[in-house]
Amino acid sequence: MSKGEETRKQVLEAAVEVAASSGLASLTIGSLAERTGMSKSGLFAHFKSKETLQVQVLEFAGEAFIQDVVRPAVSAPRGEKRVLTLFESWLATARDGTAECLFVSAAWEYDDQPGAVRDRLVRMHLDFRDSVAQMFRTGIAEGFFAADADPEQFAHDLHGIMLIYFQAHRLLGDARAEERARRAFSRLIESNR
Amino acid sequence: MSKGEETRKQVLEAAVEVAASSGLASLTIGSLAERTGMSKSGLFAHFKSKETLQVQVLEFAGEAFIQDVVRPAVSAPRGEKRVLTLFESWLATARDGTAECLFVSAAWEYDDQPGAVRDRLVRMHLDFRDSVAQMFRTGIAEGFFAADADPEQFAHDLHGIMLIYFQAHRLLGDARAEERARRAFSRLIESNR
DNA sequence: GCGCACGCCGAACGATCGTGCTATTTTCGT
DNA sequence: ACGAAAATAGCACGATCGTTCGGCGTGCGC
Repeated sequence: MSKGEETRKQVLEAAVEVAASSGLASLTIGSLAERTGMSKSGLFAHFKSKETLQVQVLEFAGEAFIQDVVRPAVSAPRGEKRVLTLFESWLATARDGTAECLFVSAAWEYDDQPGAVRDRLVRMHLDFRDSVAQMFRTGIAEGFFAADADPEQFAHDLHGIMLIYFQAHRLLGDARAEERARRAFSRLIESNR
Repeated sequence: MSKGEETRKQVLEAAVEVAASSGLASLTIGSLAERTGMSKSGLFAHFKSKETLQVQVLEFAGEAFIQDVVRPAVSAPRGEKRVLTLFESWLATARDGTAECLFVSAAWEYDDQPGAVRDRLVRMHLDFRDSVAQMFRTGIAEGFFAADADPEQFAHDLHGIMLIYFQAHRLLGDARAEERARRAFSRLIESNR
């Protein structure tokens, strides 16, 4: 890996942390430069614009999210076990990770602001939703879930469970958030069996 | 109503709109002044600081949210009808309104940023959650829902349904979002009956 | 090991940020 | 109607924003 590529990744790593707690829009070149010990212009040279930086941060976090959430699931046995693994790894990532935090906050920061960042964000959400639906669909084919269950609806509902868990956990500091998430998930699985 | 109070409300009205689409943190005195036809300093004088402005925006939107969502519910018959009315008015507000949009985005903007804004936001969320739980609890007492159903869990789950509806509707532009929300709600009610 | 591209820096730019001051105008109780 | 009080404007401040440019040093292909 060339020198430039290496520092670029270091910058993105720091940027994901900052963006996860302060929001993607409030990423500033200056604070990011200070945090990484670089000069503003030196850092800026790696990304031609702030928007490019934001998109790259999104992609960087996206890869981490796939590693942490999707990969454990797809390497689990097809069917119910896979969906359960998805839920558990997603929950763990939402509890401790930074990537999920970034996506969730960015989703509402950019839901009304057209541009490259929003476009990228929408595509990632749609891709992930399709992945979840596909895992569930496989579960139907294997006979774990009801034949007339709706995979898109399942992906939708599961995402809702994660969103409210995330809010209860991060904003409200609700100690019972995880318990509630598990209960909601159990009922979702049950009603699709 | 005194002159000052009147312009203050006009400013807050504009501020809610801006904050709903750009986020509460990116509210700027300058753009707000231009939007309302005032001078920066003239506008600023109404709020001693930007943080005060943000808190007041939050409270202003909170009153609107209560008017649009909670009030229709509490004026509906106790029990299942009330919970259903809550869902419908909440859904309508989430679809078209600005207040809900503000709360949702603010929830993630400030989930990691201590201060008066976050404190106020947390309190509003807790208050609302309690209101929802109480409506459900009344429904239990009236025999509409299962005696062993969990009101807090219901409020939690319902909020999750709204969050994912909001994301599907605003970010993804999913035309079937509302249909999915209704289906999820029906199943939530069913499993608590 | 030479040469050049690339990484990085310092300085500067116009703009805008939040927030003070000081006037000036407008409102409002008496 | 007058005077106090409130509302608003004008101006300026230091800071920080994203971005550009010219130069310096160093890593990397030949």
